[in-house]
Amino acid sequence: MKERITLKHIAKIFDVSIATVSKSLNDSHEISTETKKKIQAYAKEQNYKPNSIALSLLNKKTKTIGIIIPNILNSFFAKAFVGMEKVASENGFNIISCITNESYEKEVNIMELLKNGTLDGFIISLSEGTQVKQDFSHLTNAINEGLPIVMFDRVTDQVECDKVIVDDMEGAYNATSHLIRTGCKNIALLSELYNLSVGKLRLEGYKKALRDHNIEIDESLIINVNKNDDFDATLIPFIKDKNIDAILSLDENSAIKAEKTVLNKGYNIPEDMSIIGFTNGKLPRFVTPSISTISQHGRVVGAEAAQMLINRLNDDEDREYKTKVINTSLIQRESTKETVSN
Amino acid sequence: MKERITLKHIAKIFDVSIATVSKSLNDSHEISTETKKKIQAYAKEQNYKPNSIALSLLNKKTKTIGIIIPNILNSFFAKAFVGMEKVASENGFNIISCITNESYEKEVNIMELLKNGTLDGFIISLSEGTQVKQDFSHLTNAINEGLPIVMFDRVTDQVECDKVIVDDMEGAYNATSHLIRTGCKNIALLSELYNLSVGKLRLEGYKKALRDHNIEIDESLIINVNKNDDFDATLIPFIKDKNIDAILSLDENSAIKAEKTVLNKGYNIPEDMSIIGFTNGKLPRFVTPSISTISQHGRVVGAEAAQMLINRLNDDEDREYKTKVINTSLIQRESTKETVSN
DNA sequence: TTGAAAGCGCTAACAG
DNA sequence: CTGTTAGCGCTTTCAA
Repeated sequence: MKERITLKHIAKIFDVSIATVSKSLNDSHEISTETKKKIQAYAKEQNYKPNSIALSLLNKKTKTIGIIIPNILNSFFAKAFVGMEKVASENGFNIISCITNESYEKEVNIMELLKNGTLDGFIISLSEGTQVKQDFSHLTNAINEGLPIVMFDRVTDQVECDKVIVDDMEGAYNATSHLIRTGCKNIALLSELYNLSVGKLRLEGYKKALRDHNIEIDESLIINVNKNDDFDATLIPFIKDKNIDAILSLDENSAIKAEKTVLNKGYNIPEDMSIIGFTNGKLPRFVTPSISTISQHGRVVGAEAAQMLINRLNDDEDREYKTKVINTSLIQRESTKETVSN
Repeated sequence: MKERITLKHIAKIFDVSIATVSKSLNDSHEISTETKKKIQAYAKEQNYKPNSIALSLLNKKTKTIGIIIPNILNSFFAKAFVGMEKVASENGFNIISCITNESYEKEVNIMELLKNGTLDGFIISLSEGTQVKQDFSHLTNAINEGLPIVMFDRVTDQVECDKVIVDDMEGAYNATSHLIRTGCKNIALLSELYNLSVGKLRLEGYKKALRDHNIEIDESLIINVNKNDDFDATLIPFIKDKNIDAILSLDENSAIKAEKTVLNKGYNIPEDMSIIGFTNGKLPRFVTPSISTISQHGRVVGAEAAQMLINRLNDDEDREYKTKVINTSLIQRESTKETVSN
């Protein structure tokens, strides 16, 4: 195993000072063309690479951003991650990534750990634990210590920083309106994420759509399920008793599960029951019948978040904090009826 | 924005030397309890954190490993990533991650970029591009420069290093055998990844199972599809002409697509047609009928890979290179028949 | 055109 | 018990 080659090594070879080597490799005009040429040639041949740790120490910049995500198996976050990775890599930034598994403690720990000089800034989507606990001091601390933060998707008003959010309310509003327009009367709302900011916004969008279409809001149609609940057991009674003819699902999984339950009960989709679900992963596309979804454009969200952070890091002046809103798209598939054209 | 606090600051406050502060915070016995106490108290109060960049420079260790993955939207890789993240985090290692998008160039670039002192080692699964090109010098170079590598899943014999692989051959063998035992006669093989090492091993397993059951191998039943091919167009003629009664799909997506095609053609699953697919993501579980899969235990693979790398980094002696094989499991769902019990 | 010296934040060997 | 010094790899004055 070769020793890593340093300026010192090269200096010794040519019997010059380290400074001369440094300047040569940076193509400084202070150095004679001849010296530069031979040193550059040698460095290239030896595959010299400046030690980025030393540079980080010197510049107090690491060109590295921390990405903190609740769960990478969620397709929205996975896509967002891809978007961030792309933008970061295009701008010469590295990514240190971390998965909180929805845990407040893990989120705090990892941020504390990374506030040690390894990073120039953070991109984070809050864990469920944090949104429940409503304690954001680990974030405000980071900002106070000069580490800029960009929050995305799961954000909070209580931290002032750049944000990228999905227009969840619009998404739910459009989906609900579409269901109404296609003739649905009793639209149930199904949610595994009533704990989350995004869950609340989606709920608002649903209610607003009903109101705007003069449909009374029936709170008993709003079904919160826990991840471990027996899905069939909670859902089936509702469908029957309430004469439900459409389901708006606020998360990816419950839409899929709902479809399965509904099919098993012998309903036809979309004739007897329409379904729309949040998050446009592979799942709803490949299921039969395929499920109409609200796309949150994860890649775009991620790319925007990374770009915002990098802009701030590259800028010297303090710019104002911005919140960028990404619009959703309704992707119509087999689980919803066509709008009746008049 | 506060200046980051350093040993120097603290030293000035108490009018002692930097060394004294350093020793105090490391609880050295050289320092009087009194001095230690007051300095420790102050450091804690001020939330002092040692600058890890400085430490990295000093120790020539960064406690950071690079993870290079072809595609995080693939559920096997996502799970492997989760496994690695967990083990790394438990052992106090950070993760710098990178997605190659199956591109050889990106893989080479990112490795060159990261061979600059930021990392202690790599975990990598080869991109498709690399497996096609069969050029591994970026890997051997890294090893020669003292950066250990652990390869997982998509590996090559041409690089000597630690490896974690899935027993792909066994997986395909067991799946094929299961199909045979449940009465299938004409088992088609469907593959989007004939370019990959794992694709080749799975093909071997399929052939071996046929041979062991005295079934003649019909090469025309082996169907290579490209990602952009019209799936129906390639598959449908085969099914009819060849009297196919089972499909073994070497990747997640094509199993799902095959099921859709088959259902559309009016076949009953599993009565007329059995399906088994590689990779046990959410998709095959939630589809109707649910699809039997070969689980590659992504989390385990990832965790093992991380552990191997960390062990090597923590060890001083050079240990031999090992290859760890993770066994697959066949997960039976609705797309396959029960084994006939005699 | 080149080099010496200082410094980024920290530790460790050695003196005092 | 505390401080001085050197050094990790690099850049950047400033002096020669």
